Amino acid sequence: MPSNASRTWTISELAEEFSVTARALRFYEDKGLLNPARHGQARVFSATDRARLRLILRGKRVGFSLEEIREMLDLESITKGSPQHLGVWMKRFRARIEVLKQQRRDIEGAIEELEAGCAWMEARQADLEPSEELKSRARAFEALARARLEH
Amino acid sequence: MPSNASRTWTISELAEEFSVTARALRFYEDKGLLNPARHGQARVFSATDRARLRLILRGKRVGFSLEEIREMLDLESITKGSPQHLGVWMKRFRARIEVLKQQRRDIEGAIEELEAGCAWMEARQADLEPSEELKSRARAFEALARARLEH
DNA sequence: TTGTTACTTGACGTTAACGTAAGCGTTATA
DNA sequence: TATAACGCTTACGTTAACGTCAAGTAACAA
Repeated sequence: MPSNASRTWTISELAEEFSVTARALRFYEDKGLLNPARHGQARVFSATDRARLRLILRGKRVGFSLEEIREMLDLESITKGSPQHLGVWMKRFRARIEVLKQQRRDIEGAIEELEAGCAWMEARQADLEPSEELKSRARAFEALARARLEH
Repeated sequence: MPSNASRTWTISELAEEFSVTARALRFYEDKGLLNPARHGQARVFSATDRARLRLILRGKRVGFSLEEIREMLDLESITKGSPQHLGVWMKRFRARIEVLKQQRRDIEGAIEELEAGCAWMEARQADLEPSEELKSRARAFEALARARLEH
């Protein structure tokens, strides 16, 4: 059973698996986020590279820039740094945590609003005998819609 | 008591309140996200404009593009559309909800990792008699750190 | 040998979301 | 009356994260 542990991937295999382009992967290497081995000229990606890619894409999804991701991927430089250096990183981590928490609140709000919107549209589409629950959700949405232009 | 309901704001007042530049507000107007009244040449922002700005910034925080925000702000066009049009919007809403939920998962993962990282750094900094709880969180982080380069 | 396919390295192009600077008008204050 | 302070438009500049060629190489098939 090939457990992927010692497998290798070509650039287009990885690109396809993660739905990114080969260009993007080369770009990440250029920026120091990846450095796959080489076989001749061709890049050869290990399971480690693949894991890093996964982290890169996750980082992107939550809004980190590639530069930030690059810094964070390099745990060595954090663990080896002086205590002062450590303090700097702690501040940055904490600040980022706050940003992320705010972002989570925003996202939850957005999800609620979008779901209410869906309910409202469903009710509109059905139009005939909309269930009580749908109607109440629709009313909630209308209230929301009004509220968003006041306060 | 001036309840803000019939107040107006100048561009720099709003800019300061929301920590954006006047340039950004003009830009949003250019793109059709805001359209403040005018007094002569000068823009005059109403409470409604202010509420829209709040929504714009929230939309930005959760990753919507200005173009997407513009479309969503325009509820009229949704409510007035044909049922087919409505269906299109429902699909877009639902898709967006899925993206947001994935984003929330990512964010929660990132928060956990960053908090574990902070705990680990604290333990490192203290270095003297680190409490059992800190030590266990630190161990958790080290496990995480190893795990991230495997699987 | 000649394709065909996958990969490479430049190098320039593109888009979003503003920044920045120039030049000008209006209003408040010294 | 002049000199800020604030606002306006117009227009070019900037950054991140790639996209899009162009031109070349290495491996393998017919």
